[in-house]
Amino acid sequence: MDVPALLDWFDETARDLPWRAAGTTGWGVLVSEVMLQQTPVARVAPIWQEWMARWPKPSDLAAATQGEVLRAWGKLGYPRRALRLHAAASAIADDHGDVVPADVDTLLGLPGVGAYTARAVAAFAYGQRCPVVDTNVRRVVARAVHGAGDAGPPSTTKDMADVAALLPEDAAAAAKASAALMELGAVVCVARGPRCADCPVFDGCAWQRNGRPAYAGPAKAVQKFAGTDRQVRGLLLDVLRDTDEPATKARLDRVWSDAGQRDRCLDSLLVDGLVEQTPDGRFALPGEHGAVSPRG
DNA sequence: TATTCGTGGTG
DNA sequence: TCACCAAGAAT
Repeated sequence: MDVPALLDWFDETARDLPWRAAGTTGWGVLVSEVMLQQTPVARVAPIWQEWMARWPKPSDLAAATQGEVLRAWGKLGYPRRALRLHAAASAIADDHGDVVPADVDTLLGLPGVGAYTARAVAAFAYGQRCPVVDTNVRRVVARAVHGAGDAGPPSTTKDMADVAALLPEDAAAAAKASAALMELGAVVCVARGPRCADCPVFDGCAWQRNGRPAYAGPAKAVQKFAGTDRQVRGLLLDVLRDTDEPATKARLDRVWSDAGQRDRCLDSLLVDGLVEQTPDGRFALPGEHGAVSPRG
């Protein structure tokens, strides 16, 4: 792959995303990466701006209640990420001098920080040369390097080696290349309808050379949503996000007709710590109304 | 390794 | 219209 061409393209056309502004701290990068897990850029941007204004340091977020954090998370989805980020902020404040660690292995010890996020922070916040592998990068490598229509199932070891082989030796250039690979996958080498006419690495693309074969790997599992526990949990949490006062069980019962599924979901939310029960038996977001110890 | 975990935009 | 898709992590 023509990495210099990719770097030039990135310099010229990179999106002006708020967390890419000069002066963004490691904390800002970490918050952005967690919010961006499985969530589109357009939905994250305004929430990230609010968080940075409200909680500019890890200790600021750590001082908030879980309920405040979940409300500020809004409808980004997968709200357990918000609780994990809150826990990570406490760990950073308590154990790391209120500064997001730069070491990948240390980052991996934080709640909600996995293989992708740890390396994204190391590269984008601290300019390190380490492979950053997300769904965009895997698709770009599958096409441009391997000539396939799309990436197969994730293989951490092989994916990391593929990307490591592409990175320039210089750390700053490598970090920029990591951002550029992601940008290419997000903007040009997209899953449906890739814009190959605008691609900076078109000439060396193995997928073009192969005649643009269709994806040949195993079928990818389709995520159902309608009627699942995820939908019901989302409906329950939405009620609690919208009210300052705890909600009665009767109020929550209105969100879903199937009592068995509804109760199972409320139970799982209590177990996950996303909901608490108040001493009088009502339900609320955690940390704000003197909870009874969660059962389970 | 396969599932589970939200939400909303889109071709 | 509706299946697919979106800067994954935890178990």
